[in-house]
Amino acid sequence: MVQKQYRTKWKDSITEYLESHADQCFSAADIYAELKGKEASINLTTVYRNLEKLTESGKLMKYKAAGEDAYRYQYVEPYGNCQEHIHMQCRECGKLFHLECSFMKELTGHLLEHHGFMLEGQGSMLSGLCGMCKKNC
Amino acid sequence: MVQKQYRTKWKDSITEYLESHADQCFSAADIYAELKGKEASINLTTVYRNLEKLTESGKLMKYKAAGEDAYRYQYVEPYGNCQEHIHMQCRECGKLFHLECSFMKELTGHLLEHHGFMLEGQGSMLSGLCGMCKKNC
DNA sequence: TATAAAATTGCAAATAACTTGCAAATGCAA
DNA sequence: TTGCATTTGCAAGTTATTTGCAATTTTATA
Ligand SMILES: [Mn+2]
Ligand SMILES: [Mn+2]
Ligand SMILES: [Zn+2]
Ligand SMILES: [Zn+2]
Repeated sequence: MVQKQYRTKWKDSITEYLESHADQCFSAADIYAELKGKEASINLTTVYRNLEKLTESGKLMKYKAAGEDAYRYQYVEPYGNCQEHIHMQCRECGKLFHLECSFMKELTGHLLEHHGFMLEGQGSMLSGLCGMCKKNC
Repeated sequence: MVQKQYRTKWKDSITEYLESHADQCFSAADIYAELKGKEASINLTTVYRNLEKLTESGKLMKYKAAGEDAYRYQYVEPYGNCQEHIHMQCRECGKLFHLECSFMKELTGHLLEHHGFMLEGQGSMLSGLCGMCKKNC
């Protein structure tokens, strides 16, 4: 059973920070660095535990970039159920993009019909360069 | 500069094992378990070092399954440059499939034209259920 | 508002999967 | 056969993350 969540200073701070930077992704260490300067300093364990809870509750998406060894978290609540589409991640800036368009149906259709493969959003990640980084590279 | 490789007992054993199970992927620990029973017992560090070299030389592909915390290695030499296409991994049996068909062009085309995203094979992994596991599930 | 159960926190210690340093052993080109 | 380059084994180091536990905070309810 999913357990109740209490509202706390740190959960609020973390949520607020990620929500106001919803187009970027951060590691636990990033967030720790950001919030440990505050009046009362946060603890790294607390960062991990809150990120885990916020992920479970669907506010964040947790994923690991190819070649990186730390998880990154991004605020994705407005994108609803991120299980129904797949994602693209920019290997340069790390940003996450949601493949929420009609092409999803073509993709799942092709994979199923020609390869017998039933695509799932969970764990599917495309890597490459986003429009911005493509220009500046 | 890429350095010369000597042929050794352990490199041969690891290659042979992975090549003869080319439709499956294994973790370093799997291979260590498999080969440590042999006459002369292998060392885990040696497993890691050889897997790394075999990957660099293009014989193996190294990837991390969604949700797993250890890398897996699969013999992919016959598939040539696995940078030019993307892969599908079965979340049930772990097998890796190569998306080597004309749909790759449609996929890269769509992503570039409609999302400004330049897809790269390196690090792109689709997750789901393969035909076999779909049936048995 | 007082109370108690449940959730959260901080700190230190534990994990897990690798990686590295170094001296000894092995492979190979000449 | 020799000599240099690569590989190996072992112990120790890293890094990101998790866990145990006692103290603190939150929240529901009396
Ligand atoms: Mn999404
Ligand atoms: Mn391939
Ligand atoms: Zn980018
Ligand atoms: Zn399968």
